[in-house]
Amino acid sequence: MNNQQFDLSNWQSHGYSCPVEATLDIIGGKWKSVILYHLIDGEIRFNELKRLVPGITQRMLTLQLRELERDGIIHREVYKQVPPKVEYSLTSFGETLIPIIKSMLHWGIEHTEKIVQHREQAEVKD
Amino acid sequence: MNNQQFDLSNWQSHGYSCPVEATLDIIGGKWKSVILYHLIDGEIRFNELKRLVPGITQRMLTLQLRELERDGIIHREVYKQVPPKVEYSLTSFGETLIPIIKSMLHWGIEHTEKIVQHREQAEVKD
DNA sequence: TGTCATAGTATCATTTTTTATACTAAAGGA
DNA sequence: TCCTTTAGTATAAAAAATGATACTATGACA
Repeated sequence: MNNQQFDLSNWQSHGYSCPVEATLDIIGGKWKSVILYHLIDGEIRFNELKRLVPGITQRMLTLQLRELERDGIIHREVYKQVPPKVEYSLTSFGETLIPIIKSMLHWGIEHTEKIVQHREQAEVKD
Repeated sequence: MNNQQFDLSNWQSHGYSCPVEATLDIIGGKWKSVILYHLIDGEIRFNELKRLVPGITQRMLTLQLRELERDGIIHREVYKQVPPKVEYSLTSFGETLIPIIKSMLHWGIEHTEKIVQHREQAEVKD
């Protein structure tokens, strides 16, 4: 097998051991990819996102959104209203991540069933 | 924007809120994607992998490999030799993850430079 | 005047992840 | 006999991520 269809000749480490590690620095962690997945469809309000990602706390959602914003992945639009309205959306830079998210989405659709069954098998052996 | 080119009609949650979350359950975390990236090229011995993933400790490498093996993603081949020789490789199921890893690789190659610069900018503002 | 909704923040506790360090077996070679 | 190598394991500690809970501002509305 050969991986050299990828041109790593220009790759400068920047403190990362490989490009995958660098990518993970942006979308790694428990929540970011899921958040980005929901943003593919367009802008979403804070509470709407909270509802779409069950299990996340308000605090974690805020923290992750702040980091994504800091890295230029998402845009935060504040409407001067009461009660407040804040909409999050992908920036055009953030949109470059869509192929990754979609490949994760596809894999999940295709293989989750198998994984779940596999783990149930493993449980029996305990 | 419309995301319905993805057929989620057959998606059963299995305790996951979306397919992306399920995928993350398999390849999430700091090390797994990087390990899988190196395994794309073919089987690798334990110590070789340790060298390819600088920063990982022996313990973490073992833990991550055990989980990937448990989930059917990699195969562990033990050679009866002294000193020991153990080779890790992707299973055919593990190979279904290659598109995800490659998209992460590509993104890293293309955009790491920009991210690093962006963060340096942010530092100045402190 | 009291209540509601939104999008948060603050504080502290807990859990999970990760690290550091030392230790092991077993065969071959000096 | 001692040293080397590989692929680990064991134990404890530290660090990072995550969670629970309470709190806030503001204007509209009853």
